[in-house]
Amino acid sequence: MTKPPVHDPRRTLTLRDVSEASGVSEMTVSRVLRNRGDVSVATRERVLEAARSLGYVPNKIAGALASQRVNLVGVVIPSLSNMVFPEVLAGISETLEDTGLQPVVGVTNYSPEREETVIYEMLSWRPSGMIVAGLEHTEAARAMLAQAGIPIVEIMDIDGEAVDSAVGISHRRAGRQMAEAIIASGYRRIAFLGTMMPHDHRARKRLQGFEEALAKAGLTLADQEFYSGGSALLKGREMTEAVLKRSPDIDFLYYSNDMIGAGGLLYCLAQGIDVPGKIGLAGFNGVELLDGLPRRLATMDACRLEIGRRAAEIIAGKHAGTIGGEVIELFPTLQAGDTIRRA
Amino acid sequence: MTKPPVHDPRRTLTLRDVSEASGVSEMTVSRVLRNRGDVSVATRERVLEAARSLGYVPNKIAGALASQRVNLVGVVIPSLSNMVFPEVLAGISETLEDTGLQPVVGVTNYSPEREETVIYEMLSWRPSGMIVAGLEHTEAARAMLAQAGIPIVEIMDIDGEAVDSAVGISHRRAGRQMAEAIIASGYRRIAFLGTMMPHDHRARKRLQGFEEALAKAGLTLADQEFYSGGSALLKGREMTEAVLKRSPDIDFLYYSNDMIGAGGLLYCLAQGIDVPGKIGLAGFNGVELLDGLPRRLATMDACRLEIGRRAAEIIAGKHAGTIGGEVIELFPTLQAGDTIRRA
DNA sequence: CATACGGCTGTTAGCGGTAACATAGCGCAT
DNA sequence: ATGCGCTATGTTACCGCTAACAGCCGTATG
Repeated sequence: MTKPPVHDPRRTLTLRDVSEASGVSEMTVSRVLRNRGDVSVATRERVLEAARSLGYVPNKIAGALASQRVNLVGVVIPSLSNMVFPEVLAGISETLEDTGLQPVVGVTNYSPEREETVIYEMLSWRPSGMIVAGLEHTEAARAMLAQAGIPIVEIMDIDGEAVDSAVGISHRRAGRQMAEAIIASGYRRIAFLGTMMPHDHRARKRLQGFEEALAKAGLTLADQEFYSGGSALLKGREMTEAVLKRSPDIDFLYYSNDMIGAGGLLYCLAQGIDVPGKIGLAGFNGVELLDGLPRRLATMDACRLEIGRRAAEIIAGKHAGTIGGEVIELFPTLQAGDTIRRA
Repeated sequence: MTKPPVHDPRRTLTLRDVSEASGVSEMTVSRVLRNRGDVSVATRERVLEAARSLGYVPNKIAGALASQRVNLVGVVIPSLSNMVFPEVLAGISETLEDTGLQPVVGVTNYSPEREETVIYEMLSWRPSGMIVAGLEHTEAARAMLAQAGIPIVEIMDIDGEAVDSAVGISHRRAGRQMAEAIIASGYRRIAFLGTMMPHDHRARKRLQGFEEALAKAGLTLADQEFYSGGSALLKGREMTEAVLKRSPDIDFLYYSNDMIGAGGLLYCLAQGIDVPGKIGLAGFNGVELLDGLPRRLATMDACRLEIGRRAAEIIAGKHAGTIGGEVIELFPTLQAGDTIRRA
């Protein structure tokens, strides 16, 4: 019923306004609003009422400066548009939720320079921790992270040297594993289709591992095709067509991600090609999308949710006793789906 | 060659450290690092060199408190997992890039309470502006936004009352428009398939507009089906099967988003159903994914990139002369694709 | 009755920068 | 020589909040 005593909107509200409105010191107001220290019930009520009716929103900038504590965790990822990082983020948010920590996302578009800038900007807010995708950074970025004096977790990949902690899978091993499964199923003329991204180190490492395993079996890639930009599903379709026209004797297509793999699968089905009889297919990531396809594409899930969770746990200090520097390797499972012949 | 004089890593670096290392006052260092005010070239060089070799990263918390200026823009969206918001974000980032402003994303999962919390948290960092998806918020959230004294832009939707500015499309009109096109093509037994999300107000408004237009033509929805959770593509497939089994005489399926529409399309094609002859299909959003499908699903693009750009322009103050309170309506275009009969 | 103690509240001194103003040196017209 | 205007730099006073400590009061204790 009482009209809220809207304050002069020109001036920004401070603790002092609340303190005056409730007749106690600023310090007591601060204590009430942070639930810290002893305050009598009566005072607490009065302060909360005053704060609410004024519409007071605390100034975390001042608070952070005074307390030298910031409840922010920087998360630096290359992209938001491919379903993999949103899921990592979900794992992070979920785990951070009940720690009072809040993730702040920065996107680099796979550019090392952009990454350096984003990291610099984030560190300038003095976050409580940083989660950064990948192990490859500019020298300056590594130095900044190392000097920051906060927990750093590099995620997704463990094939390399971490600044501090790392949580991820071995992409090299993942590529190797997939190659072994393919070879075991009897395929021999194998092609690779991927993105043209010199900075997608994880895709590169998968391909490396893949080729290593082929070599061990006395094989080499029969063909390869790369793309950049555009609708991944469409590109998968187009690249598949191009490769099959160019190398009609191909019997397996290994895609660097599920989306282009799905495009390829749709193409093959539309062409009436016998999958997995005449041609086998496999992707990477284990995205949910695949469940809706007419046939289940072989893939390997990248433990995205789990990576996010573990990284967040490290930042939140849930691994008590350790002092950073831990490397957690996760192991993706191969889902054979319906696009690889049963061995 | 010179080993970088790594500072005592226990203490955090401040302007004073740089000032001592370069023999000038803190103020001069501050000026150099912000490129503000006149500093001689020699001094600037010396300061930059000192800052670099120390690995100094400015403390924006202190800077923001002192200058009462924060280069952050809060962006509050319901989800990251459906491709639509990442694209809005892309538009925002792109436009903000050369303004010195930086977007900070918060996700609400379509929960009004969560949204309120996220808005509160963001405002407590005193951002320069806020971009919030949708027009429906808790009363407290609206009040906070209104009192914040910064530009607020509500995006995606304009069917309702904005706190300050708004950029979006009329979802009611979009639904109406699609219904009209469907009716004009001769379809009469029309079903709706959508998500079970009481808080997805935009989907609700589209359905409202859709039904209005049906009513005007003397029609009503012949059937409807809702889902929640899981792979949208798969759900689209399953719901389509369910609806077609239940109501075999249906001749059009209107989906609340492209992903379930794509699932439906794949199902129909797999069943050998004549699309768009026997059954027509349409979705909503105009996502890139559709380009890779065997047939192009009819849809309406939601102007996502443009919405992000315009919202960012308002925040960045590029609409000089106006003092907030502007509402920008964008007009989505209907892309008939190959799943509606040519009238 | 003095003493100790715990609950509650207030005071003081920064946190690390920046705005605003003050100052020092210099070239140059008068 | 004088004084003006300009550039380059320094000084002072906060920004809004919190850590640390100090004080007050009532009650339990010896």
